[in-house]
Amino acid sequence: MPVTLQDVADAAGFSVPTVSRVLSHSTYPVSETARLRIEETAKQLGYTPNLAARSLRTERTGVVGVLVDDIVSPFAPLLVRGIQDVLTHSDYTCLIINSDWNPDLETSAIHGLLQRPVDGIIFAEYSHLAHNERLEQSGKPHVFAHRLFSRPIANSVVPDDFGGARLAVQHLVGLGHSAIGYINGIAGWHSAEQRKQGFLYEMAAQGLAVRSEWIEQSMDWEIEGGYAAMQRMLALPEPPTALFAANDLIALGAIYAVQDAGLRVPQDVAIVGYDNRDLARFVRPRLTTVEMPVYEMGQAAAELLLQQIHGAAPSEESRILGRLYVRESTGAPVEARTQEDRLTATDERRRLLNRNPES
Amino acid sequence: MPVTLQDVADAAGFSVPTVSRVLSHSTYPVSETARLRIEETAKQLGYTPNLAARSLRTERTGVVGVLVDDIVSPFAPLLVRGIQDVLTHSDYTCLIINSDWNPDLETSAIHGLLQRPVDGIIFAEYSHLAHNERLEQSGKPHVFAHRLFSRPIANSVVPDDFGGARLAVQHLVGLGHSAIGYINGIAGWHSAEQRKQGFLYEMAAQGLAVRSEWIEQSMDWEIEGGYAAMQRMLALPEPPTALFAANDLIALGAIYAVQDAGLRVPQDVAIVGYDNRDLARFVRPRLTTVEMPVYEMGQAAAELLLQQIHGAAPSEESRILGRLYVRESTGAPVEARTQEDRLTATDERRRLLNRNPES
DNA sequence: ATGAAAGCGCTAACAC
DNA sequence: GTGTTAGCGCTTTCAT
Repeated sequence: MPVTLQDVADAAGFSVPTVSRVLSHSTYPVSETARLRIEETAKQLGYTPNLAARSLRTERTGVVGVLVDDIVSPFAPLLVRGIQDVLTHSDYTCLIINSDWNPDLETSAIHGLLQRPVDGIIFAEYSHLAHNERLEQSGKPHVFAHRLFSRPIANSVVPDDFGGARLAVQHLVGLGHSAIGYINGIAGWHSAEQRKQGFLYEMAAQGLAVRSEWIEQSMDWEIEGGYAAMQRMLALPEPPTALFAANDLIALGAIYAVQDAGLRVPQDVAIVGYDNRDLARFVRPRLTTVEMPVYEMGQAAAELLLQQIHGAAPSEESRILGRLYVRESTGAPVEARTQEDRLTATDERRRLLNRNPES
Repeated sequence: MPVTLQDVADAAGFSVPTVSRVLSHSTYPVSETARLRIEETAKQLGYTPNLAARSLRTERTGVVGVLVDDIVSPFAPLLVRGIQDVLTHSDYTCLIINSDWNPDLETSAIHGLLQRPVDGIIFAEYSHLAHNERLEQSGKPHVFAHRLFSRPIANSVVPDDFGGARLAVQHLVGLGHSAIGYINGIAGWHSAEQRKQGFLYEMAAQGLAVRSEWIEQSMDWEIEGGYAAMQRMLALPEPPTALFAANDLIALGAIYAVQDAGLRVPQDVAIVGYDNRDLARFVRPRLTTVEMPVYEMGQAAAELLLQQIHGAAPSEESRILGRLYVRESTGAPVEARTQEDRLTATDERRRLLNRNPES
């Protein structure tokens, strides 16, 4: 049987409200003697508050709903982790729901979250419903992370794909390249367009010509599409000496195409990807890439939500720029892991595991 | 202002309890007229139950706590997804907490979960505390998934590493190999030992000799360790023609060592890994590997927990065997993705995304 | 500074 | 089959 306030009150010789005032960290004035006695006995009895009862009174639950496409998808875990790390600091926990890229599921998930005792909702999905009636009626604080809209939306956090693409070009130019090609992702996708625009913008800013045949279109976001697109580019009389690809898998496909043509990466073609997925550190050559800053986006979204919960006015869309990770595919020495690779918080955490082989 | 049972009762002309009986899907008898009227008005008013209030009465919350090492670690997301898919069917959601491989954090997470309104806890961590006083006192249902203990433990789900290793050997033998080497993971790790035992057992069962110099020890679970170990093996006067590695990264390191020695995988050395991490599908050659069946383990753990919640007796430890995924590193044709690769539920879900470029 | 009283929204026990 | 009554554990008036 769990210990209640009543139990503590009886044992300490005070009334329930007084005990509550002490144990709920209320700002209400309580005598020092009482406070000490009560804290002492609460500890001794092993009191833990019943959060359901507290929620019923306060209409706060300390729980935030997080809607992801699929926790298994490449970006979701790190995004969630960013959210958690911020929320934990404020004593919130989060309920994670998958919408599986399915609008119907998403709608029912929203309704579920609205009735469930959550103080706010974070939409950590790539696409879908920009608008939901019940959600807006409910007045529940909510923010959007990673969701791409055609135009800026309040309380949302998005990646700066335009700026990221510029970083990639700057890096290649810094290495001395001027003949730089680009393989885009699926046409019409917001991130594909943004990255392409960033590429074109920075090429112009660097005073470099962009030949139309150096811009290719991949049929997908996968290795296969990148492979085929790079094959076409290599068949040109004068292929570029460097390539920026719209994501890591396309870049990897391009690398394979270069290798199959009997050429080498980075010596014959230097290649930069986008996203900094895990595989970038495992393939050969290790892939230079622009990070999709999901962790930071999660943090930003959580902070935004906390502000909303505390009654702040809706804020502007915030864009977050990822960093460039320089690795072998653009000529970093084989032995050198980038410093960032070493210092990832997650890597550090995992490393700890090596000291704890078995319980 | 949310709609309460009282509101519905007033509007429908019934008492609160009657309305409750209808709307909480109680088995209590209610007249058909009343039921219809009440359901109608509830819908019209947009009634949604206050779960905090309900929990306070029923001492059930519909929430399960899931403790993971780190949601960002390789196996956690799929394990969590397995848990979610089962729990969702029974109208449970789950609260996910990271322990960061830190026993102190884990302890405080457990305490947090115990006071929080959760109906049960799933420990989805690799290692740590087998035992926690407060947890056992609390009597809260809990099960262990993926946690490796030196001996079988009730209500736990573990991977069948021994059996998985046998699958790897059987596959290589089936391809005609008899000179088969093994590179183990860090000595002393439960999974390393199990996989080694499975390897030795199956080699013996197949009547094959195991030369001691064909068994190597990697210094870590990473590419670097696998690379170094394979280099040593390749320096032997008579290296094996096939290799089983204790995990995918070690296998990948071994592949790189073979390639750097001017040999080819799978023609000169066929290689099988373990875990079936994402990278197995992206590297060249694609990696044949034994799956770590985390999704199924998550499902099993969730089912176990539901049984516990419904008062079932503690059950035996259950071992789950992963499947073998045959890919290029043991000779599958380059163009063939294995059928399983195509049919992964997650892949299917992700594929849907391609039809939903932007909202 | 402390206690008495009230009530959050819901369900379970008991009457009729 | 329905309504009345009570109470889950907590916080918040409002007295004192």
